[in-house]
Amino acid sequence: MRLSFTEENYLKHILRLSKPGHVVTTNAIAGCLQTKASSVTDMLDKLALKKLVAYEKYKGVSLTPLGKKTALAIVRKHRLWEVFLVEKLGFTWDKVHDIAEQLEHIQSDELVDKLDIFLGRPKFDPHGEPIPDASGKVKNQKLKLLSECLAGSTCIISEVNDDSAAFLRHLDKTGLKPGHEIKVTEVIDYDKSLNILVNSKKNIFISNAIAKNILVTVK
Amino acid sequence: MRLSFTEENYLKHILRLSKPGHVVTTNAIAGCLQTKASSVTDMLDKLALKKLVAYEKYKGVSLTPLGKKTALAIVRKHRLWEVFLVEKLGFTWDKVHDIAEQLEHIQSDELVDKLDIFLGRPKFDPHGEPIPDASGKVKNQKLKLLSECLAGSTCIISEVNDDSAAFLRHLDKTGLKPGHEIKVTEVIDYDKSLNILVNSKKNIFISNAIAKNILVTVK
DNA sequence: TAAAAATTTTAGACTAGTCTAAATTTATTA
DNA sequence: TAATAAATTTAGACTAGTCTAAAATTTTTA
Repeated sequence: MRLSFTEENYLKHILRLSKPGHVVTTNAIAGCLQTKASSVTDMLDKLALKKLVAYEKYKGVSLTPLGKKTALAIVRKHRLWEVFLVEKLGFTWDKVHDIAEQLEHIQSDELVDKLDIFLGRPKFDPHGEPIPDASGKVKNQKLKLLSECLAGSTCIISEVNDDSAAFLRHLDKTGLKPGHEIKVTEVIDYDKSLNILVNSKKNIFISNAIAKNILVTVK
Repeated sequence: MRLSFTEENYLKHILRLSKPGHVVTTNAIAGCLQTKASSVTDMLDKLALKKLVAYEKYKGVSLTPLGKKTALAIVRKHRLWEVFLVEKLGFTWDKVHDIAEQLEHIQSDELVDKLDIFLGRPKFDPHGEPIPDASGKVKNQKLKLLSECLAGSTCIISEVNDDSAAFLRHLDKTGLKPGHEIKVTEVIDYDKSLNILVNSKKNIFISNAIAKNILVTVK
């Protein structure tokens, strides 16, 4: 089934907003797609007609198996292109998102296969997020929010929850990157901000707002 | 100036149809864009408003310097991506056109620069066509149609005038590729078909229709 | 050079995707 | 649980790009 650029974007964002046992709301989609709720309603009708989502008026929406497969294929392309941009072209990991947003819509199964092989079948993208395989399977890491780690615990930065250029730039400036080790030295009770030790040498302070967008694997 | 996918395609095709001292006709554009003349008229009005083309009703259209620069940037991207697809991903040269048609519209100057460097700043694409440099300059080869070569002359296949998958596949099957040497052994007067000797070893026969789509450099 | 043919443009309509404003439904709370 | 607030949908309109059919212009040809 050939989908438009826009339809693909809706599916991708619905997948991103999906949580097991929950439906996705119209407003949530409107929020992350920077559009109006009424536009979302229109598109959900269309996607439901194509059997890509299960949509019940006023209740919410969820992906059908077909919709999920389609969305995962887009995520796969997005993350493979990010690897290409960073590993092959020398982009820094905070600058690839917008370009990958465009590249993910290029239509060619053969291209995706060959790109995957060229890159050495990577399992994670430069932000630490797992790359779905050709059949849509995703490696399931047990990830935790940095904001939920207790004082004294040690962990590795794995991925981020906010892909905005602003957030990624901020992280880069602060010196935080996927793969870095973090030891939580103190949790400030009042505002849940953190003092952390990065790679056993740099001591920095981060707000709860930042910590809530950083996903880690506990050692 | 941000242009739509469609506007970029119009510019690219107008460039391809442009010949020094001639304007491009509405029908010619409609023909190669697979659209109707009335749609072309509408778009020409729009491109003229943006100062990308000089358009006179009923007369024809030509690119302004700005329009030409924009079109050359698209051609540059198209041909760089074709090099990538063939050299890095292992596509055969007859299969890359459709994918490059999509990739050429990805918006990012930094991406084009980095891709150019990654590929070693190639001067020609896999079909032998010159790649405009970042400022829009194109290497000017003196090219000639194979159909215009006289019996006894020798030349090198440089590029093709028809990028359709069908034509490229046919060439590949016949064993004709950019870079191959051709000696015209005989020109059949009746239908202008040719007997040619490829790389001093293989004797083949080609119709005038084919020869008119092959561009060569004379030795 | 006037009539016929071909080309091009205009007029009006259609689809995809979006919007605002109003109406409807669901959730909250007093 | 009835009133209010929040979320969602509907109705109608707008833009980009396309189309068909008719009108206008240019080119060809007899």
